[in-house]
Amino acid sequence: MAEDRWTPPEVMLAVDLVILTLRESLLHVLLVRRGIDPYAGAWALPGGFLQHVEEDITAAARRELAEETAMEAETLHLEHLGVYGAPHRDPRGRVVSVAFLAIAPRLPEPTAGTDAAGAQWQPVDRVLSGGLDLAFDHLRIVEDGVERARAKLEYSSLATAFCGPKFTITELQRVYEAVWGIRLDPRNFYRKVQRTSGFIVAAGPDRKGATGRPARLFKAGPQQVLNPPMVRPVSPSNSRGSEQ
Amino acid sequence: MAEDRWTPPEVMLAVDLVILTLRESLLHVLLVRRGIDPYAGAWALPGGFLQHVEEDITAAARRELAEETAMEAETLHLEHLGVYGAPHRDPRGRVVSVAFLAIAPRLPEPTAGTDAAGAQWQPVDRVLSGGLDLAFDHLRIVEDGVERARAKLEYSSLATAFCGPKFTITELQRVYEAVWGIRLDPRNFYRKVQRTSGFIVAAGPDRKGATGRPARLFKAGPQQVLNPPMVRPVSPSNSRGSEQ
DNA sequence: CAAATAGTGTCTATTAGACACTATCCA
DNA sequence: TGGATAGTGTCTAATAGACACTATTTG
Repeated sequence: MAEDRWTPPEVMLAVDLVILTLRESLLHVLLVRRGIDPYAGAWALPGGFLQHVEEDITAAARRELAEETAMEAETLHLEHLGVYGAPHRDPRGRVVSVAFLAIAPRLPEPTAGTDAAGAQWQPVDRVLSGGLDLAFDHLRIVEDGVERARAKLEYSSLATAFCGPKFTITELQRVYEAVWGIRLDPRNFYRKVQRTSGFIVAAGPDRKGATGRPARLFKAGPQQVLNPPMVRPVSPSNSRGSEQ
Repeated sequence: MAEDRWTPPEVMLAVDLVILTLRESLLHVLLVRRGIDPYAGAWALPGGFLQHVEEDITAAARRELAEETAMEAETLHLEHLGVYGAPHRDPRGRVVSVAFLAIAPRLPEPTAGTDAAGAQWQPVDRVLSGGLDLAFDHLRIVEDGVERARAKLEYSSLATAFCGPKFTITELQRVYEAVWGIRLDPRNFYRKVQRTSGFIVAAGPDRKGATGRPARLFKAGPQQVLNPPMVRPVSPSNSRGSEQ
């Protein structure tokens, strides 16, 4: 295949992160304001180039995640999302970006004095409706990340990643409602979640709220694939498939 | 973020294809025998480096697919599978491979005299059980591709991509049985598939077999996302999640 | 006719979804 | 006590899965 003296072209490799969390029962994504060209002043996903030629790609993503969220990245959910490498997506040259989806429980505000200075949580709705201008193809990456999260709530235990280590069933319901953008019946949700074996398991004593009956606490169970799945109420139209 | 004189490291970019098809009711994957080092003599996925620095990644995958299958790649299903870029996966340097999953209807034997000379369909079972030795991390890539196909049969119309443009319901059932490795009740399958709106639509007159009642022909319908999904009979144990 | 494959009917246990109710806290 | 949130019971329509049957071809 390779001719004798031909050598393959080289590209710059970057990682970008779609970090999602819930704030005030709304889905938010972490964005940073770009200080330098290209796209100076626009919003962008946290991310950056590989630091050196031996750095592992997932390690680079974990490094960025830790810098941006100031949390131990080991405890956060992080998964590969896709590759974005159209030839002219970055005017500096051929840059191929490996995108990751990260899910975080509610975090403190982005802390100044770190790489995350200038980072802000933005409501996903506002981003998806075009209310912000995003650098490069980052709008598309956010769209893909959100769609991935929506899909994975159905058949995986991803929702628990939005919660702290212990959570109530109502809190878990809020995750589904925020990510799917719908309301669910709390009574049916309660039983459905408990009957899906391995999804959540009891964890310690009840948590008292300001008012009302104290709620039982749970933690994520051993199953990462839910069977039966949580079903998202049908929307009649068909979505764009995942083909290219 | 970037220091003034620092420039990011560069990597070589490759594409690799997991091309699946059905032969004799068994799932097969297309492999080529490597003629040159590294891993000379081992089996590998079809693929190769980007040809030039401006080549689009998906275009490179389509180019490889056309070379290997000798079919118009536009008619085949092709989707992004994942990125495999561990620092020392390739002894020639830092090679990051973007893997694609392709699904093909039954094809003629790989034709000599093209790039596909030396390419052979191998039963997936044999590959997954370690019966062949695969170069690089290609075994892992095949595993991921097969698992993706298994999962997507449930909630997408991917199964139709294994069939020709027209097919019978029994042929479609064979796809599910081969990919999932189980038997299905033809009577329930028949109704299930027809009641999943937009999955398949009638296409032309019946096809006569050597014996038995002629079967109605169908083609793929407009829905790419199935609702309700085809449910894969539960296996009690949990699979490895998709986390990293 | 028999053999083979295609397609339909029907019963039952399970489930999703609607909704009324009871339980346990605070003030 | 009332207000608020947590958790349970129960009915019904729809569905998955088991399996008996009818339909249409070739030889």
